[in-house]
Amino acid sequence: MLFMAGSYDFRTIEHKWQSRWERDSLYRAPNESDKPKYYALEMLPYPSGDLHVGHAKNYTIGDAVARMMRMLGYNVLHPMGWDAFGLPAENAAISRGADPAAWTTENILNMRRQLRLLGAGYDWSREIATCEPEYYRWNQWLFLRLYEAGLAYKREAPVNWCPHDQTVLANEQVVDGRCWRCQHLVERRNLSQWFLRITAYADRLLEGLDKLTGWPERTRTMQRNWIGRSEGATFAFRVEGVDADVDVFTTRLDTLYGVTFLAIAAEHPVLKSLERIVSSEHAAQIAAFAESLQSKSELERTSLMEKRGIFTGAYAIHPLSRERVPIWVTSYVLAEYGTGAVMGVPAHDERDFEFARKYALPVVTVVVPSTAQPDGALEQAYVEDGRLIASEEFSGMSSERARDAIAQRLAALGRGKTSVNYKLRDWLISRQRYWGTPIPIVYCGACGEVPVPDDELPVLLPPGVPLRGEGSPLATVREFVETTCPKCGGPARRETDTMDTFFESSWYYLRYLDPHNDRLPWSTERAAQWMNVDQYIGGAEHAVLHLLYSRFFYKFLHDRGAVRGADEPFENVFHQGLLLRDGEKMSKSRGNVVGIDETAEQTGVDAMRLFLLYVTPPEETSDWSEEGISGRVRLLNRIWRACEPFFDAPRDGGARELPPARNAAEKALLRAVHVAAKSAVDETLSRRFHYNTTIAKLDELVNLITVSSGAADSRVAAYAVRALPILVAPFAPHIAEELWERFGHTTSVHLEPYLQPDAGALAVDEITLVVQVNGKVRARIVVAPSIGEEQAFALALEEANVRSHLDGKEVRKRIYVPGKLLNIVV
RNA sequence: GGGCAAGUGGCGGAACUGGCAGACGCGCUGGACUUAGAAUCCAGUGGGGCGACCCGUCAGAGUUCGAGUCUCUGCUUGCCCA
Repeated sequence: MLFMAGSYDFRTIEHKWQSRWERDSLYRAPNESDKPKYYALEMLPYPSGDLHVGHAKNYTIGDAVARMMRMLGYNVLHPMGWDAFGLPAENAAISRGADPAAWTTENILNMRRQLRLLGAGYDWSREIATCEPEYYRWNQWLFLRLYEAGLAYKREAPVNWCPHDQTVLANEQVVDGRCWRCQHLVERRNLSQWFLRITAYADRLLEGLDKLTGWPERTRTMQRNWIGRSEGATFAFRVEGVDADVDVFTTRLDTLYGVTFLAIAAEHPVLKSLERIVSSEHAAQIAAFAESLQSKSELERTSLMEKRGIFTGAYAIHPLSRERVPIWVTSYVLAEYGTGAVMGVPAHDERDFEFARKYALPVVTVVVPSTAQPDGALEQAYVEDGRLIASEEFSGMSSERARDAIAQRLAALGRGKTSVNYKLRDWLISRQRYWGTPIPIVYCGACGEVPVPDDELPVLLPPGVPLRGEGSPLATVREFVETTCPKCGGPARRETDTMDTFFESSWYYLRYLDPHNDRLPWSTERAAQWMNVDQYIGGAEHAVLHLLYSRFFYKFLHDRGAVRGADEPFENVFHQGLLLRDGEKMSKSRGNVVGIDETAEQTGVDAMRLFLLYVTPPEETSDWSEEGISGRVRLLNRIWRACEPFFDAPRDGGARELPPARNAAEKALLRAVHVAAKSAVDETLSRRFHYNTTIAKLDELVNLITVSSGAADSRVAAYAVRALPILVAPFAPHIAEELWERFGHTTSVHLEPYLQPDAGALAVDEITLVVQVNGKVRARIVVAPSIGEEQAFALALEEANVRSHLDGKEVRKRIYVPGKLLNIVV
């Protein structure tokens, strides 16, 4: 094969080293080591079939960090696996008749090949795939531990139900209120579902966030908002004419006397009791109203659609004023939030105000600004705190005091108490799908709900199940459903729901530590050795879901003693930015996907890796660019050519020793080597990972080497060239390894210590001081770094241009910033 | 509607702590080499002015000897929530 003049054979080299690293298991992380441990982790991918350069950005960042830390003397664990259960496999089965297991295995094979093609240094001996019985067995095992602890439970809950396909749909599968597959209107239906009681950990999940200083602030904020803790009070309205209470939660107890209606959800249980007292006309209207809301998603009800409601014909009794308050069923109060009922205070709540206007309900102002006098009718709700009026003996109090006083009064009456409410709801893990972990529960006519004993795990997913996209697939498999009760031996049926795939991914990082353990999901010893994850890298789209679920699992495991130390799994989290092409996300439907295979073939993966790290800081969105990558190809070729003269030369035993600089040019070259090394080390240890600046320093270094290439006898030039493989090793691992070998080394460059930045080499003999007059640069003087203030001003005043700008004016002030500038104010 | 982040040459970006704005790369221009192209190397490249100089980091104000960086107001874009 012919190569263009001045370029190196990246195809052969990259292939050669990928094979050799694998043969030598170069990146295997020993459990026992004298070095400090470092756990580097990227979010495990779903095996969708093909990697593109967008995926590569994530893995390149993680790989650069892992390689840097290895060269900085850490025992680095850098594992990889597959989030292999999930919907796409099932869709392939439905649309093309593919077997989900075979389809997934095939994709894993291809993507594992492509990850190797990236040159990423993973410890493949620890690889996991969540769809394998060896893995999901422990999923079931963990479910049973949660079940024992009362944290997994089954209850009725409204879900998205497609009446045509006879199945539950995930929220993401509901498009504009319709089933994404058959376009039938989706209904909300109450079904019995499995939940995990994450709300039991709400406060700890919230408090833990304060300690996570290695997480992006906006991710922590998002989790705080998601948990949505609010302090207030829960109290009861008695329903007139029935022996029933309606509980209400509010953070604004100070507005209690402003209540003009009681708003309840269309699914509120009290409606059943009301049927007995309201007219049949009202009852029919309520039923029709509830039905009209059935297909509406939460988003539509609370935000998109106009607020609607209907008077039930029933009244509640205000707990303090004893006034009659009409009960309305509304679209904007949701059964699943809080108590499913809110007190309607139009004067002091925007939503209630809007609703009251529409239905001509009275607006009673009970809080006024403490600084201003009340004036006429409100144009909009006054939602701030203030001073109470028209509130019996609470009038005149501040909002803050009134909240306490009213809470005490309600408590004394036995009608309420202070309470805390969360936006966070329990995690629905039931899926009526095939390609997931079977929930290990059996239903027995005599014993009821019975957990499958540990020694009967795993409950295997039966093969060859016909998938038509309708109903619950496992429910159609008689051999699966029909079983015997573990307790009494009588006939029983198995649970046919499978688990949400977020269940598997909530603890996978622990299985890497002990992937072949067949007695436990991991041993406490291994967890103690490796946890927690020092650096976790993945997309911001998981800021709440995956990262919150994992924290929940980890706290539970910590409580059980299964993990020790910190009760947070991820010490540091980094979100990489998107990679776009022509400003758009890469996708098959847009036809703008840049594949790994074609990139490896056309430019090489070292160039691709350098480009991905160089084009923007890693957390920013970046754009794929053919021109951009050709710039990195040029850099690699220039590195190669700089090194070529040293191939097969006698090995310089002292290559690591800092040679003395004979002149300014050599001093500059030496400095450039160490500036690049310092940048790489600093960007890693600061966890800023702005390797774009590090690679720019490498550009500068190579520029200097190119300029000085004539000086063949220079020890400094030889030193600089021999440093190149080490400097670029974390970013362009293949060319680094090849150059290292050609320099006569027989061990891997990736096991070498990184170049230690040397203070002497970084120091400068002279600096340029900027001389300003009135803040404008008028001269630059080259001086020794140690120059004193008086001496600096003396030299500055000798500059003709400085003098001309002073020109007889009076010097009012002199500012001296050592090493930077001096400023003369006249 | 609310919250957060960000706006720097033709383009991606650098300037991390208030101290030379535009490092480095892409693109472009000129030159060397070459039959020619590609590749490579060298030089130039924010705007204006012959020039000393002047202007310049979304817009406007402020703090400061000094602001891309800090404060306030507004605009635009992105993300998250509603």
